[in-house]
Amino acid sequence: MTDLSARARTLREVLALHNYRYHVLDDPTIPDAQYDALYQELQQLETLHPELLTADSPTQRVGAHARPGFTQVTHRIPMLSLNNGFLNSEIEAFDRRARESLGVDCVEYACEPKFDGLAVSLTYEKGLLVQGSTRGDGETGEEVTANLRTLHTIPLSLPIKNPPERLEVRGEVLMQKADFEALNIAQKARGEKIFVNPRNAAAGTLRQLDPALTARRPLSFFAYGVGALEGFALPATQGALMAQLALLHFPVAAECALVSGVEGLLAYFKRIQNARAALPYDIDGVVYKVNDFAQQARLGFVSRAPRFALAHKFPAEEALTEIMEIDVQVGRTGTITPVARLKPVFVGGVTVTNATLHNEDEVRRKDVHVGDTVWVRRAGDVIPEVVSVELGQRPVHAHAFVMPTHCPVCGSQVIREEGESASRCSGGLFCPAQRKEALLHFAHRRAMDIEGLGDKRVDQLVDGGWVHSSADLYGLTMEQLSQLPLMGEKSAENLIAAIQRSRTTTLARFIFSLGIRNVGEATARDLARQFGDLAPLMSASTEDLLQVPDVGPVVAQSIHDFFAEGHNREVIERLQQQGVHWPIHEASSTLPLSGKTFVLTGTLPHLSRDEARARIEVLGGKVAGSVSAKTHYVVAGSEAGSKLERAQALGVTVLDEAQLLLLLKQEHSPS
DNA sequence: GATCCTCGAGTTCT
DNA sequence: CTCGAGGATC
Repeated sequence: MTDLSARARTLREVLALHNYRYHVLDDPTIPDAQYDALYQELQQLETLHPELLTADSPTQRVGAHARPGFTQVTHRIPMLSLNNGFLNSEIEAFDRRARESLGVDCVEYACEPKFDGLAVSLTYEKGLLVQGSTRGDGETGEEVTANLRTLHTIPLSLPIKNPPERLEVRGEVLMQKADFEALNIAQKARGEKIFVNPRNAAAGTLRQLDPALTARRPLSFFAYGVGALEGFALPATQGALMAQLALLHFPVAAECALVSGVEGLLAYFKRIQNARAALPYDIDGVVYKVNDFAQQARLGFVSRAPRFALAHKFPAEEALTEIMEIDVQVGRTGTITPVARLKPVFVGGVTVTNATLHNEDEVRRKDVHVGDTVWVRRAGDVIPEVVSVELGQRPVHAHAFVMPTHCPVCGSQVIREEGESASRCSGGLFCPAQRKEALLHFAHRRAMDIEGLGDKRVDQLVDGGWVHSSADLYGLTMEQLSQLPLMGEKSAENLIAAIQRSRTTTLARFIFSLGIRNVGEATARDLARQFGDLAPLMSASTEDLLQVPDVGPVVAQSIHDFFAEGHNREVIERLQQQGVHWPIHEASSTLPLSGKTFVLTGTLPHLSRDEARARIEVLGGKVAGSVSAKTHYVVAGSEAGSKLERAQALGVTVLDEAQLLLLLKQEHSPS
């Protein structure tokens, strides 16, 4: 190693250390001028000898160029969401479940503030920061490495000799209150956009395409966990992990603490609640995690949320405003929803003007009148909701809401079924509102994914009489589109191209796009997998449909009714004529167990229900809930009940676990 | 029959 | 995000 490269390396290490002392510890040990001198020395060295430049050099925080957009990244381990609790009783229930599941008298918890920012993930390979991404939907997020590199509190490399092969650090990016105020003053002085709250400012900054801009905005980072690991020895507890992250120079919140039992949790909550206003950043609650990782593993997950952690949230901020009007909206299924039009009010960080009142009963229950003064908040800090009415302030001219007897859009009768909370327009697809919503659903990103077909466009197409059903979309021409107002040549081209692209789709998307009542994305996928193609699904009896997992009598009836409707069959036929198609999923018809239906009953000695189900489904079999003549196998464990009796009565083959495993093995590797 | 869990549907604002 | 309701499980 030459003297120069040794010097460059020393400079990098010294600068990284002082950067850490300054930005993370807030305890610099050298004057700024001296830091600047060292920085310039390194910069000069790198300019003269570009071969000395490394990715983790402090001079490389801001990348050179703005890029056209962000790419998607799939998290190696999903970034989960947490269950929420507001009431002490909910916290007590959380602690009780943890104690009972673990069989202990008292659980130790790691507590931390719940930052009101954006969750991000930082991947270090061989000690170098190689990727930073947003949480996104938890499965996939956006790659924002260049922007995250500009945060001085994020290490570009790990300050250790033998770094792990891979370490993924997770934490929150946020803007501190003081930084937010200063930024807005500067923005105003420059005549630029004012941010409404620190969270939005942080989100907007992180999504800047030009990292140089991100670098000029003051973002902070706090670590609170890890994701994918290779060659990293995970400590035994959350508390120890936080200590280790701090050793690796990651900022961790000073408010982190270990407590015992529910009393400890509630005391911690109170302490942080009292300190909230004085904290340098916004928080919306605190987070409790079972401290011991082995205990965490035993508690496991419920769907996408861990059972070993809970977010204890502060009550949402509430504000007073007035109800100007109560309108109704017509949804895709004809649901008539009353909506409160509010006098604009700033609450929970945004200005709220609308709030749903859900249904007639809800309006009665809350006793909301037009003209009332009401308390409003953002439920879960997102969706506005009317909390209560200040009855004392009800003006004399206030009047109650009356559910219309006829649809405000098509004039059809409004019907409320016995036992249902929703009122519905009976117009079906005759109702333009329902037709529009149906088209929007059809074009939805998760359905046929026709980009550029938003509500404004659909309004034009339906109101102009160009499009009546989804099939009409495929007959649209450039000439027709160019007659529409506000439709340039380019956007017409784009729309036609998007419609063209959607002709090739998947069966699951197609089924979802039809908008069958009670059939959402998940059920559409199940149906596609079970039936393999559309024709068998269309001709399926309710009996056949009931064989599909998670399809019960109500869903089966909805599907059957939908395909019995002549108009629906006609639209489907026209769609196929127009070239809408999907690959027939060969896999499903050629898998060894496809078409075979299993029913599990009782407790198996080794496999859990979920494992058994997963193993059967991998080979194309389906697992149904109840035994019928169409069931091929019943797998019975100990304490099998009525299902076993029914299987014997119907003469269905009964397997025990060993026989099932044998069957799976044979089918898996047929000789 | 009670309880847990998942899915569907409607919804707000930027 | 939240509610309600459908389905599965005990």
